[in-house]
Amino acid sequence: MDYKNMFVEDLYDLLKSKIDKSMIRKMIEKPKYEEMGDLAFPCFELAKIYRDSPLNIAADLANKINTSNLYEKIEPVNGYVNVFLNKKEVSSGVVYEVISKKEDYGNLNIGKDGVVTIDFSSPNIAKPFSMGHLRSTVIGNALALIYEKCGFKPIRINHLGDWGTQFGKLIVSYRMWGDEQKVKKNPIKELLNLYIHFHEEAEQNESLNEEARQWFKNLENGNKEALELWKWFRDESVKEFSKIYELIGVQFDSSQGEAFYNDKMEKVVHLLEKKDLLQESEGAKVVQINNELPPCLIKKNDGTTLYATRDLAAAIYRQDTYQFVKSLYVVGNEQTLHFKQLFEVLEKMGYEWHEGLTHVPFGMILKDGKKMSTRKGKVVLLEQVLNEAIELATKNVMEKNPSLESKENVARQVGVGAVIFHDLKNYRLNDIEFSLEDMLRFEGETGPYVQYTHARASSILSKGNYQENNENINITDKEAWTIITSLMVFPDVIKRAFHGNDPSQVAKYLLELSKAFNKFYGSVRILDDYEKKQERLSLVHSVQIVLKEGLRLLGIEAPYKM
RNA sequence: GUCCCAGUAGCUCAGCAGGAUAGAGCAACAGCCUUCUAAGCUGUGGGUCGCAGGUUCGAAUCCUGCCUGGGACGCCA
Repeated sequence: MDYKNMFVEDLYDLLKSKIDKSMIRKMIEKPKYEEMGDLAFPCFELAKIYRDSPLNIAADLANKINTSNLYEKIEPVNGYVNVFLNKKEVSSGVVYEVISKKEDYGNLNIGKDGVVTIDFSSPNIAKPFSMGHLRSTVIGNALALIYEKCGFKPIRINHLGDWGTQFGKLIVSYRMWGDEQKVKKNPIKELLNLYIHFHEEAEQNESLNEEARQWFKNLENGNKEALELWKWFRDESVKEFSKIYELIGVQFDSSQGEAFYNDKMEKVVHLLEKKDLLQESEGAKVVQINNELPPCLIKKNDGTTLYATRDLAAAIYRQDTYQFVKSLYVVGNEQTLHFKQLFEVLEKMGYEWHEGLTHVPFGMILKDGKKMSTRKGKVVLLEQVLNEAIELATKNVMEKNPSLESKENVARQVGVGAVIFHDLKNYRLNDIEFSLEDMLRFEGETGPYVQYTHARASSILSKGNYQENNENINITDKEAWTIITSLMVFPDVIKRAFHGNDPSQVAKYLLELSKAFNKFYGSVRILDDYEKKQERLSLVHSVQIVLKEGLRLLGIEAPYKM
């Protein structure tokens, strides 16, 4: 039920000669304060058209709109037409809709089953899973779920960083200082040490970089020793990553990394040549784009490829394989230029589908105001953070709910939920200063707060012998109205999150709904009044459904007890 | 040097396709558990919306310039 649209229709009937429906819809806003009503129509712009004061226009409109059973009250205030919706009518409509649709409430059909590939997470082999990769992982995962809710078919792609010059460096470092036993014992940590050590040495000795380039070239040429080492490093890393994905509940449809495109790059280079796009520049092969963007490097002067080459091959492969209508790249802010170049090159190659390509950038996780650098060993490991979060959640469960069964699982859900929510609640382009303290906060605007609210709602439903019933709902409690209006806009929130590729819209919404519910919970004794109990429980049930579904869209589990 | 992003309460942020009195959380202080989970609720204090112009009936929101922080700028990804 779209109540806003009804208001639009009413206004349109009165204004039709001057202004169209979509314009009216755009003008309608939500009043700033609850006591001003539920919908407001500002008349300032009409003043010019009608050559009358906004106050008069508002008064006139308010007068002429029929106070049908939809509106409780319509009043002109300061040039606005303020509408108070009929609480009984709307409450019963919204609760009915939520309860009958359940987790399908808020589903949209924007995507029409079109495929959207989402490239996210994409950690680098032989490097630890850092907090930076967490951002890409949780944002990408949430977007996949949100797109799915909007009627798309998401294909989750983990574009592993398993190819590139860094392997040359690693091979050189391993051959000079590596110890097989040590690596076997603690692969990621030891490989990271070798990587860091390489950079320390290379600062003194420039020829090491040259040697690393040579070894990468050997790797690309299929040198046996290089390939064996590469495969070993890769396998160990993938094992490590799977543990984390399992812990946070993320799955992929494809984990084909950059190496997968090795045999697909020559074709792309030929294609570029055939289309006469490739130029020689300082010994390298490049595609000139335009005056605003620097040229895109396709091949280095030693003939080896770059990541742009691999990304071109990957984009083409994905279109051939999946026929996507959209393709998202959830990759950090600092790679914006690269994606601009990549998309431009694909456009120059004549691919119509380049329009569906979108870079979804996000801000960095900073440490002391600076970017964290793997090379200097300045990284915070996700696994440690997750473990601490789970540990703290365990402590909390022990204190607050010692009799709870499956404490371990709940602690995992809450700890992980805290970390994911902390990352998703703010706009993705903001840089985040790393703070373990903030991440492990379970009170206030946090994931556990939303989970707790969900657990409260679930608990009261089972205590109150709730009978599912969505007929004749008449909720009159003052504190319930905020909940109703909040439940009502859930589909709009999904739409906004989709259009902005912005999961934080969902996170903020869940906080708003949770606050409204907790306020209600604090002031109304839901189970005490026998007469009103079932309809109040219907409201609680609606909240429980939407909280659970909202958390699900963020990739966060909703325990029934905690 | 060029380009991109950001600057709102002590801290972290919301609000920004212009609209009514600029909002939350944290931290501080004061209350609320013999009663549905206190990971909660209620209240108090706290603001030159970076600075200066401009557009407008109206600017935290749009435009220009400046300041500050961060990032990117061909052989890394």
